[in-house]
Amino acid sequence: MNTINRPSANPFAEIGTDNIFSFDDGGDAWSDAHANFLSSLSEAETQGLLKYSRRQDLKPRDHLFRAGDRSNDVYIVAGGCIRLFQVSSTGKETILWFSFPGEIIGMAELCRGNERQIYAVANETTQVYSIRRKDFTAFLGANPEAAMKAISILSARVRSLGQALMGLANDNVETRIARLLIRLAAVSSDTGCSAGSTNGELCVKVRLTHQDIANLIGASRQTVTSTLAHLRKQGAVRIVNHHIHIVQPDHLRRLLQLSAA
Amino acid sequence: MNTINRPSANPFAEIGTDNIFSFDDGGDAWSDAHANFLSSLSEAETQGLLKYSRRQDLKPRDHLFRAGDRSNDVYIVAGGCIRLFQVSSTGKETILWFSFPGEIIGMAELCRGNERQIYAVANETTQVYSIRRKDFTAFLGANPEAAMKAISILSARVRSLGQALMGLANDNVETRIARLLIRLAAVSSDTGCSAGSTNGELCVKVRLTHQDIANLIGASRQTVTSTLAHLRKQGAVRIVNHHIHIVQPDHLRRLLQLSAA
DNA sequence: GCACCTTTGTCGGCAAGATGACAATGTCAG
DNA sequence: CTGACATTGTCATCTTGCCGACAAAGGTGC
Repeated sequence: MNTINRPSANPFAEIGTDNIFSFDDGGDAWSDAHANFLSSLSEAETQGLLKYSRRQDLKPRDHLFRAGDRSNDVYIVAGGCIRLFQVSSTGKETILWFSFPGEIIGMAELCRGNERQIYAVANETTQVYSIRRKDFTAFLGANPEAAMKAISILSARVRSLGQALMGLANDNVETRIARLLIRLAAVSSDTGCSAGSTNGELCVKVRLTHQDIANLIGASRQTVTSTLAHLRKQGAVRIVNHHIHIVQPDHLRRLLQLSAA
Repeated sequence: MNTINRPSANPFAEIGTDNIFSFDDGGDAWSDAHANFLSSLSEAETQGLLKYSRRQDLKPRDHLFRAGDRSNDVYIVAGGCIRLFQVSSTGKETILWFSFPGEIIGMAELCRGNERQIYAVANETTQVYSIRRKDFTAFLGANPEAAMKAISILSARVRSLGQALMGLANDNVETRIARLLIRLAAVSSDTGCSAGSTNGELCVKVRLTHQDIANLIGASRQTVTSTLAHLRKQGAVRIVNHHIHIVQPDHLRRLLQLSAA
């Protein structure tokens, strides 16, 4: 599926790694939903997409698009991290997921030819390549393999959201946090962390405030703070340079086993 | 998008109506997610699919497939109603959605080439047409328009689940029930109900126990019973022949306006 | 008609977590 | 360095909705 060694002239060359891991924590759809769209394409297909793309650099908190926008581009993340979220009428954010290098975003609004339903904001310094809607649909039409890949990624997101729904309905906050950290560690860690990734310690390489976590799992900020403190006292996680390390992955996995979803 | 009048020799002829309504209650993704896959295809495309299909009749509670199954068919609902749900390790069901005539199901497991992740059970007497995975993927490869339609439907389901997630995180039970009823009335009502659909009364033509509703919105059975009783006392809904009628749609819509998502 | 099982209705007790308020600490621009 | 702002930590209070239990209907098969 990957293992394609692209020439360095390829602007996507830095996106070589594939977000599919041997330890996928129960075969859930989370990893699949973050499948690397680009690395799954052949060299010819990649070139076909390439010639229409325009690069875009984003500083942290820059908006890629907002709900209500009419820009119907499709984006591919080249570096950094994009946060996708919805906002309720009372102003509460619900973060749907983060998109990492190689992932494709904006497909959902493709066919509706309509307003964006969600917000996409750079979570850190981020580079994306944007492709116009008509170019992208033409590309899919001409490349059935790529279209199937797109269907595959959307399917995985459907499954992933379904599981999130089940977790929200059945699990308590501690379990939801445990699942989130395990999953984020899986999709965000491929280079590893400078600080000791010695023993089986996992690194969650995403800038996350407690409020962010609350918006991800549907809880209040205070509950997240105290639950995280609890996990810290138990030695399950620790804070390293402003991000979370999972000291005892098995401790968190045990929570998932015990609880519902 | 529809208005295609098929010859009666066409076994799908009964699926003529399109589940897209003028009143789509806030332009949400729910209606799109239930888009009629068949009626969006051209006559030639429909024939292309047809020749591979096999008919299957289901009695209420018959399983179409279960989590863990390896049967990788794709199904198109011809009549009746299929309930799609997940089961947690503690046995709690979470109903994801219902599929009505014309809708396509089983796409999510297409590309993974893998086990079913969810359960599909007939909610009433139901007829489906099944298409083998390789035939369906071949069909999509040969019909870019159909592939785009598939992408469109999956996109709508992603948005729909995202909204469900937001509702579960932000709304109380009464609001979640209100939203559910409004949406089910929209996707399930095209023939109308025998009993008086006189004034703007809407009919929810789905067999639903309180437990089902609880599984749909992530609440307990008891809470659903009492909340529904409350709505009944207010005159917002009433029970007609074992199914729910929305007497005052505006009453429910007001709840949605007031609350969060 | 009768027995059985499913569904609905109702209640009190209880726990998880939301809310609001505030202090301490960290971060960053100027 | 310093002030403004964002983030974390902690607490007491209050509400929602879950749980367990049980009774009353309703539906179905024999």
